[in-house]
Amino acid sequence: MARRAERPVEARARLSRERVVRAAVALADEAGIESLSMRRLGEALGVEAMSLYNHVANKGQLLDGMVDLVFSEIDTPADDRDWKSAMRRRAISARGVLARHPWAIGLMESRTTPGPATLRHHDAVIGCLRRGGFSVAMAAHAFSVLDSYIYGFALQEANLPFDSGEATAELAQAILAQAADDYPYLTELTVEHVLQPGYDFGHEYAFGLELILTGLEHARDEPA
Amino acid sequence: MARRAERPVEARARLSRERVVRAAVALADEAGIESLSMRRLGEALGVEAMSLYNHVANKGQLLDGMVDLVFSEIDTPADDRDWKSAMRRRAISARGVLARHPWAIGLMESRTTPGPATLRHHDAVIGCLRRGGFSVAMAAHAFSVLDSYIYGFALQEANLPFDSGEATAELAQAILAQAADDYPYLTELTVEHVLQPGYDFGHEYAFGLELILTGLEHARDEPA
DNA sequence: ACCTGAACACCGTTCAAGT
DNA sequence: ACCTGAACACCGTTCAAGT
Repeated sequence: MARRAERPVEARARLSRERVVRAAVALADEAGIESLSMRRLGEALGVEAMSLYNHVANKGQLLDGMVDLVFSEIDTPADDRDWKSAMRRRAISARGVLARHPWAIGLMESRTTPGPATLRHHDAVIGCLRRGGFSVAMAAHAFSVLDSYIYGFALQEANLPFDSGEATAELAQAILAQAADDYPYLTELTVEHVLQPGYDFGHEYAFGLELILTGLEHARDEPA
Repeated sequence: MARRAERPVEARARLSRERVVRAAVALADEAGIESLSMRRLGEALGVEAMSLYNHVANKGQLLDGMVDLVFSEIDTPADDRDWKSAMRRRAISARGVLARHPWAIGLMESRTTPGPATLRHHDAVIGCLRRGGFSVAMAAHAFSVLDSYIYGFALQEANLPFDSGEATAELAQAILAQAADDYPYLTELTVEHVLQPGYDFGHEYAFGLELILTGLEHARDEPA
């Protein structure tokens, strides 16, 4: 009893692969992926770092599990919706999930072994398109362009110098003050668009998404 | 004379920030970004790791410089082309550059301080769109959707389990054998499309690119 | 079956000391 | 002005030893 009270809350439950991966995601969300070490993760779980190796083979496998867990949070397209609504819905869901776990997008480049949740998601997307009347080849095209857009937007959003929503005007102004001459078009766009009240980079998402969905609708009906 | 001969070739020239950054890019290209350490980079340059700190403040600044160097390799839109050709050209150029330096796309998530080459490139892109008849707001939309697509496609390409071009049939077959029941649509797409002779994921790039360019052309002429 | 302490070969970075 | 050796506080991972 007294012994148990000395340990962190998380240590009460038994360790498992899932608990390890979940704790790693929580740690990366809070402190950033660069702060995720086996020692720190052990500490967060009330255990020595070496104990983690009973549940994951190595750090690479842990990272694979984290990416797959993030994927599992994205809405899977349902059977009963038309493909366009379903694709819109999962694209919006994906943006939210990747904004909550911005480190995941940077991890995807180095993690080439997709997990079960990732495969399940991909399968559901392709299935939705096939049932929506897309040929195999056209489903592959649609899958490629939609996923590129979703991940690329998330990458740009994670990449913003200011925090996602409203631009911090001081920062932008400071940058621009020294650079207005060198980058006239960037300056124009920043002053007349980005720094306008109510601007949110996230609003750009809908424009591109609808552009792609409309394009796909035409391509489905009139294959090249 | 004898002394000089004992040192690696690269050490002959004087160290500079540019040489350090270039050597870091070369090392990351050859051995992967995870192999890039200050000690290893020093070794490649025939110098102790600590000498590097005379030219870059820390490793983060080195990574910033590497990303900016990669950006400088992408074709900048020229003045004399119509916007559509110019955007097509720089998109194709960007894919090649990011395929040569696949670690760069994963780095972008954590590097939020754009360098001069990055800013110059962005300025040229926006300028090309403005001169091509896009309003400020529409140029921002176009910029966002094109860059999302370019980076997202590069991210997916870096992410492929097989090496970019042709799929290694054995690997794909092995995966599918165990998973055909769980992922029927993914199986169909893989067998009937990906594993067909001559398939190259890179071919998907043109489809999405033309879809987006066509959509932008309409949006420019009939703003919502 | 699970956890740990000590150890190994690495990291990024500092600082005083050399030239 | 530039480079270095030693040192510090970290890493991921192994292995034999504990329960």
